[in-house]
Amino acid sequence: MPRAVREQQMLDAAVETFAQRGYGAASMDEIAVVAGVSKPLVYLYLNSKEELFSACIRREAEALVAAVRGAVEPGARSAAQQLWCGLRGFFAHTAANPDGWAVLNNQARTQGEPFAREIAVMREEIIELVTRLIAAASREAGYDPELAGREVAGLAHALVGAAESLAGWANAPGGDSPTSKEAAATLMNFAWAGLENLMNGRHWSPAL
Amino acid sequence: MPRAVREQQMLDAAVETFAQRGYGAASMDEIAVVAGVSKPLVYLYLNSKEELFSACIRREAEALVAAVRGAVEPGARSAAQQLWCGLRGFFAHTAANPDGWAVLNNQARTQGEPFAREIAVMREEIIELVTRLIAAASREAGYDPELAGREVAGLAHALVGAAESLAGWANAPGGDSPTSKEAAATLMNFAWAGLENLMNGRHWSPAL
Amino acid sequence: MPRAVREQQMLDAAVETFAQRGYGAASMDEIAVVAGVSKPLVYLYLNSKEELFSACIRREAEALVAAVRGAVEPGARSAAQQLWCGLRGFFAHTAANPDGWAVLNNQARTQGEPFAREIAVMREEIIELVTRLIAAASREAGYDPELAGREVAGLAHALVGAAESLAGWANAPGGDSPTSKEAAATLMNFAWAGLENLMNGRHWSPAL
Amino acid sequence: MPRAVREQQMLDAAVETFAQRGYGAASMDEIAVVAGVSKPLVYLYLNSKEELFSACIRREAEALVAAVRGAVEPGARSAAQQLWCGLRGFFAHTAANPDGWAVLNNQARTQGEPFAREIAVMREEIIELVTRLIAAASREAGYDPELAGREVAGLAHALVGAAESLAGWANAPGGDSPTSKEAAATLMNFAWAGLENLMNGRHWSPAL
DNA sequence: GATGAATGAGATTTCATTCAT
DNA sequence: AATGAATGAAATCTCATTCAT
Repeated sequence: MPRAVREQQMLDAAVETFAQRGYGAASMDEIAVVAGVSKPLVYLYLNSKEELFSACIRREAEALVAAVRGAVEPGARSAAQQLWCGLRGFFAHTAANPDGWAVLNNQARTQGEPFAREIAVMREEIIELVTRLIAAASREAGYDPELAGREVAGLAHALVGAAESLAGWANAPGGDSPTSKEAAATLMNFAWAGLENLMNGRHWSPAL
Repeated sequence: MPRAVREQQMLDAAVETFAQRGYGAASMDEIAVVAGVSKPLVYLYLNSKEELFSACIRREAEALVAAVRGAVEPGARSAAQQLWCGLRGFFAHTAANPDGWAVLNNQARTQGEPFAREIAVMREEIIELVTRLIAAASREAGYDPELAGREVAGLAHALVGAAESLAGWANAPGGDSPTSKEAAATLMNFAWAGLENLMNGRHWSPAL
Repeated sequence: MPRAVREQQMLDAAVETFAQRGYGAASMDEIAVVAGVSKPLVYLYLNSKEELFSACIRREAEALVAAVRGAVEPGARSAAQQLWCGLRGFFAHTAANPDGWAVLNNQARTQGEPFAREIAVMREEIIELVTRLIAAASREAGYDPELAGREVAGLAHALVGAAESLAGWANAPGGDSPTSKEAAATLMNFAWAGLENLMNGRHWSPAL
Repeated sequence: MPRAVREQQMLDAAVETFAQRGYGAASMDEIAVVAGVSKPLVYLYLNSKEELFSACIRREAEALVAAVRGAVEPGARSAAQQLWCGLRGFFAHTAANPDGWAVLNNQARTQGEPFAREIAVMREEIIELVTRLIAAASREAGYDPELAGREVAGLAHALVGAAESLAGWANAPGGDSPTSKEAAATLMNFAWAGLENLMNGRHWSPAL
C-alpha cells in the first residue's frame, strides 16, 4: 500500500483517538491498532507523538479553513449572505468532523506550546475573515465601519468565540441541541443586532 | 498543622500544577513538592490523582459560581443591572484566579468523563441563572419572554459561550486584550441588542 | 535498607554487567535484576543509564588511583622501590577487581565522550605520578633527569601503556598468564633498562 | 556494479560507522545510507549485523597483518632491522587506517565473544612474529635466546602492548603526539635495552 | 501525623530483520 | 540485482500507587 494512503489512514486514526482520549491519554499503541498498522510504521512515517499531533492539527485546521472559505463564495453575494454562508459552512464542517473539531478546539488549544500557537494562527485567519465580512456588511447597510474599527474587531472576536461555543453544544449528544442551521441563525441575529447598535451608537451602559 | 489547612495547601498546589502542565503531564510528585508535603500524605488526604483533580474542579467551580451569584445581588436592582454585575463578577473572578479558570475551562472540559460532566453541571447552573436574568430583563422592558423561550435560551448559551471566550482573551498576555470591564460592556451590548431584536421580532433571515 | 547501601549494591551490579556485556548490550533490566531491586529504583537513585555508567567509572577510577597511590607509600623508600610497589599495587588491584578494570579499560575508553574524558583524566594523573617517580629514580641513580625530560615522559607513557596491556593478559583465563608479581617485574626491567639507556645516551638507531 | 565492488563499499561504510559510533550504537540503517545502498542489499550480501562486523574485523585484521609482514621483509636484513621495519609498518598502517584500527582495537576487543577471539588470533600471530624476531636478534648479538625463553615472550608481549598503546596516542588529535617514526624509535630503544639486560642477566629486583 | 523506600504497569522510541515486487 | 513497505522484540524511562516505620 502506497505511503501517502497509509499516512492518511494513520492521521484518521490519530484524530479519532486524540479526540476521544485526549492528547496525553492517547497512546501510540492504540493509534497504531486503530490505524491497522504496527507501531514502528507510525514512527517511520510521522516520527514522534508530537509530530503526529502537529500533523493532525495542521490537516484539520487546513480542512476547516478551506471549508469556511469555500462556503463564503466571495463576489457572488452580499457580505451578509457571505457571513451567513460562512457560518453555515463552519457548523456543517464541525458537525461532519466532530473528532477533527475536538482535536482543534479541545485538545490542541489546551496542550500548551507549540500546539496552541498553531491554533492561534488558524484562529487569527478566521477572525480576520470575519472582521472583513462584518466591515463589508456594515458598508452595505450604509454605515461607515471606520467609525467603530476597534468595536468591529471586538464583535468579530465575540462572534467567533460564540461560534466555537455553539459548535460544541450543537455537536453534543442530547435532544435539545440546536441544528447547525439554528446555530448559524442565532449567531447571525447576534451579529446583526450588535452591528446595528454599534453603528447607531446605541450602547448599553451601567447607568441605563 | 490541622488537616483542613493542609488540604487547602494541597489543592492550591494541585490547581497551579494542573493549570500549568495539564492533567496528564502533571505528576503527583510535582504536586507534592509544590505543596511542600510528602507524596504519601497527598494520597492519605485525597486518595488518588483522579479524586484530587475532582476536588480541584469542585472547589474552583463552587468558588466561581459563588462569585457570580454573589455579584448578582438579587432584589436590589433591575435584572439588567444584575446581569451586568454578574458578568463583571465573572470576569473579575477569572482574572483573579487564572489557574482555577484554566483548570475548569481548559483541563476539566477536555479530559473526558467523569470530569466533563462536573463542568457541564456548573455550566448549566450558570446558563440557567443567565436565562432567568434575561427573561426578567425582558419582562422589565415590557416584553413577554414566553413568546421566545427557546430563543432566549439560545441567547443565554451564546452569551455564556462568548463570555468564556472573552475570559480567555482578557486573561491572555499581550497588549490588545480588553480589560474585564470592557469585556463585560461588550457582552451587555450584545445581550441587550439581541434581546431587543428578539422581542421585536426583528430576526435576520437568509432572504434578507 | 538505607539508600547508601542500596546504591553501592547497584553500582556493584552495574560494574559486573557492564564488564560482561559491554555498555551498549547491558540492559537496565538486567542490572536491576542483578542488583536485586526493581528498575524504577535504579532510575530513582541514578537517573539514567549514562549517569549510572559515569558513576561506575568514577567509583572504579577513584578506587584504582587510591590503590596505586596507597601502594606507593612515598617517603619511606627509594623512588625505584616506590615504582615497584606502585606497579604491584596496580596489578594486584586490577586482578582483584577484574570487572572494574574491564569497565575502565575496555568499556569507558571506547564509548566516546563524555566517558573517554573521565578515563583520560585518571590516566593523566597516573602518568604524572609515574613520570615523577622515574625522574626521582634517575636522580637517585646519579643522572640528571632534566637532560631527557621529553623522553622520560615518553618512557612513562610506554610504561603505563604496557602495564594496561599486561593487566589484560594477566587477568585473562588460561594457563600461561603471568602472575601479578611477574608482570610487575617484567615492567620494572623494562623501565630500568630504558632509563639506563636513556641516561647514558645509548639510543638504538636504524643504522645499527 | 559487480558484487565484489559493492561489498567492499559496504565494508568501507561499516568500518567507518562502527569506528565512529561503536558496534552497539551503529545502526544498519546508517551503514546502508553511508554505503549508498538500500538496507535489504546489505542483508543480501552480508546476512546480519554480526556477520557484517566479523567481515570488517577479518578484512582489517588481514590488512594489518599483511602490512606488518610486508614491512618486515625477511631475509634481506638483520633481525633488528626487520623488527624496526615491522614497527614502522605497524604505525604507518594504523595511522593510514585509523577507522580500521579503531574497529580492531577499540570495538572488536570489547564486544565479547565471538569477536574478541578473532582479535586474539591476530594478536597471537603478531606476538609470535615479534618473539621470533627478538630471538633472532639476540642470536645475532651473540646470545642464546633459549636461556631466557619465557622472558623473551614477556618482552614481546610488553612490546606489542606498548605498541598498541602508542598507536592510540600517535593517532590522537592534539599537538604533543609522537610521529609514527618517533613511536617506532621509542619502542626499539626499549626492546633493545630490554634485550641487552635480559641476556646479560641484569634483572631489576626488589632488593635493589 | 508523616515519610523514606520501593514497585507494577505501561509509556515512547529504536532496531535488526524480512517480505512482495 | 535491488528496494519500498512493514514488523516483532526489546530498549530506556516515567508514573501512580503502597508499605513499613
